[in-house]
Amino acid sequence: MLDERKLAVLRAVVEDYVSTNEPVGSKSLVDRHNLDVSPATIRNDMAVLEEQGYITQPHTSAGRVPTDKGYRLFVDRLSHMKPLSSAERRAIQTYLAQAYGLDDVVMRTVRLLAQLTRQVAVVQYPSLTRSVVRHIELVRLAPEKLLVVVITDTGRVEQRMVDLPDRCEDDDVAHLRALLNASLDGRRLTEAVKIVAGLIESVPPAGRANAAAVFSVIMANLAERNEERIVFGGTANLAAPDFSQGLRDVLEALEEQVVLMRVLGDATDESLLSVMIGRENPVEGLRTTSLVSSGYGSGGETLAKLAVLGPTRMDYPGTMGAVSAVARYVGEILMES
Amino acid sequence: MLDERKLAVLRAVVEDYVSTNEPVGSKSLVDRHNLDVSPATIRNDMAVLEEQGYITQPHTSAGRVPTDKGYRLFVDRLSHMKPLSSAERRAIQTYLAQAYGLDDVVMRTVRLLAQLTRQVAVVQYPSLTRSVVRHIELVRLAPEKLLVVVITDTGRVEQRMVDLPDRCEDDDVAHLRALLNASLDGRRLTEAVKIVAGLIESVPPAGRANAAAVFSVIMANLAERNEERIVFGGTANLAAPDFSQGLRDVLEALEEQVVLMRVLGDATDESLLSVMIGRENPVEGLRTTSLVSSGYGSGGETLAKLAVLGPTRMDYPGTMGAVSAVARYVGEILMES
DNA sequence: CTTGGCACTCAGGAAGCGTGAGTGCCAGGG
DNA sequence: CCCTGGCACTCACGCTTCCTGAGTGCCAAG
Repeated sequence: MLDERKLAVLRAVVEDYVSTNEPVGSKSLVDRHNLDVSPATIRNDMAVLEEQGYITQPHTSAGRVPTDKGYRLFVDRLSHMKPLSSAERRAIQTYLAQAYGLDDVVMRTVRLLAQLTRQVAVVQYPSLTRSVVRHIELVRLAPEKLLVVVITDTGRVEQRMVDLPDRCEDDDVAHLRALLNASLDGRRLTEAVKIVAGLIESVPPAGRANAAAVFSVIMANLAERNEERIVFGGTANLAAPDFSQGLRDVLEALEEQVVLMRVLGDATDESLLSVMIGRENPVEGLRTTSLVSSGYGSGGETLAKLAVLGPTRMDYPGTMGAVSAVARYVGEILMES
Repeated sequence: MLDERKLAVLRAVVEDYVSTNEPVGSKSLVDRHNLDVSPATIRNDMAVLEEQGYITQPHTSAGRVPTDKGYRLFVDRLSHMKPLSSAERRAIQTYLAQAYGLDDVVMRTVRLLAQLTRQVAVVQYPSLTRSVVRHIELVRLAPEKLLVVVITDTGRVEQRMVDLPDRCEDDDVAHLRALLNASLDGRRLTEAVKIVAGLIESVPPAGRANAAAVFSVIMANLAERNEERIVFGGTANLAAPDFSQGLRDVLEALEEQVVLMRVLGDATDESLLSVMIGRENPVEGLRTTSLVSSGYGSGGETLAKLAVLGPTRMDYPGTMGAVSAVARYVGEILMES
């Protein structure tokens, strides 16, 4: 249906439009790319491409602009991820390697992505669901108050206060701690939650009320609110002069964790790179933007996702390269720590 | 120098300009406020106010707009903090009370401030410097790897990985833990850092290399990077149609932690409310904005600051009321937990 | 000191115009 | 059959021009 040259024309239109941000006409196309045909020929091709919905003209007698469908074809068949330069790779590695603690890793990742792509970066905290318990710590802050700290293999540390029904002594706490660690160490959180449920049996009756309080906190909070946190940055890049339209909607969507979750969730959940273009996006306010996302994680597992958000008119190959590289390095870092 | 009526005029100009975002003229002034004089009289007053630098006209034959100096006078002498309605107060309290953990308190505070004021909210994490150590936990993750967790009275939990020079056993860790807690519990972090420095003496020579590694982490990371974290939100409110100018600068400043720190630091460091208007701001990109900030903390102590950032043309009384109320409630919540 | 009157200024919108980039179509040529 | 050059056509954008009205400063009288 679309011969070689028409595809080349589409590719050229996308590339030119992305770099100039102006509708591209037949003449400038033949000039800038070495298509060995005349503008008139290109015009015919463009007419076909328009008929099929890949490009459109903002008004009669203006050049053409890619549609979402056009970008989609471009991404799927006409472009390849552009790998980062080795200098960039090294910079990423060293910058991430300096991080201490999960918070810092996530923060640095956001900055990195935002700077590399000059767009908005979105990073989800590693999911607790798939993490493995490394240690559980109970700290007695007061006779009736404990702090529960759960440390996972991805370096994530979750903490919750628990108000106890009864007073407790250090000894009680030590026993409970030992019990928890013996039972849960090395287990996935998903499993751990189930195990905890059955654990109350092994607690001497005297301490059951307190233990129950602790257990319920572990189960409820850790299991349920698990992949909630999302961090973003680079919003200054949204203030590019062309993009003022709809900026408010985009910022609103970004600040709404729930919305972001939904968007990331809709992105195909393989660990592969995924691109969501314009109106493909489920969220109203993001209909003028594209999202390039990827899972990341240590080993074979996808722990969470990260993404870059920008105008549909973005440099897809470059962005994809950056997202994919960063995702890989973050995974590596998490594995080490 | 400025008689009663001129001050009233200035107040009226500020109020009208804030609510309409348009230069205000003499006629509309007499209409909207019941000044019992003619427009001509007001014009004379305005001429004086302009001569003194309190208001200015964007161009000949336009109304007047307050200058930074005008806002300053307004804030200092012509307006009073507008207290929140009791419904709002209750809403704040219940919303904050639902928070668990420091992260959540901070996050909720940001949202609250942003929504109440319809502007950008900035909240600094409680300073570690003034916090008191509640507990130190060492977790042995591997023979040569420890996790150090420091829990402070404000609920802040700091964690760092430590790579040890030598292998260690659970017993060694237990000893070290006991030593640290015995020496540091209840101390301020500032003191604690000094105490740790002298503590190496009390460690048996065999374990000194490891202990030194742990101590240096505690000292270096906790003492130095103490008030670093700042969170903000409500950036969508910046996208108000009038404010597009300079938006990029503002977003950039917000994303630069260091810059934010500096701004908050320059705000007078009493626990009182402080207002920084337009060009008073030390940061270049924030010269078109005002910052209403307040310290917050539990007991008499200021642990950190929070603030609201908006266009100089903001509702100062309302913003001040919101900031001050939120600061108080956050302090209370922190004290409880 | 206040007031009404009056001449003046000037931003911003409406209207008109010209230009040029870009198009669609067509007829002729490889 | 596809490519090409030619040609008439369209229309956004930038320019100028004009007009209007809100708002001013000044002055002389109350």
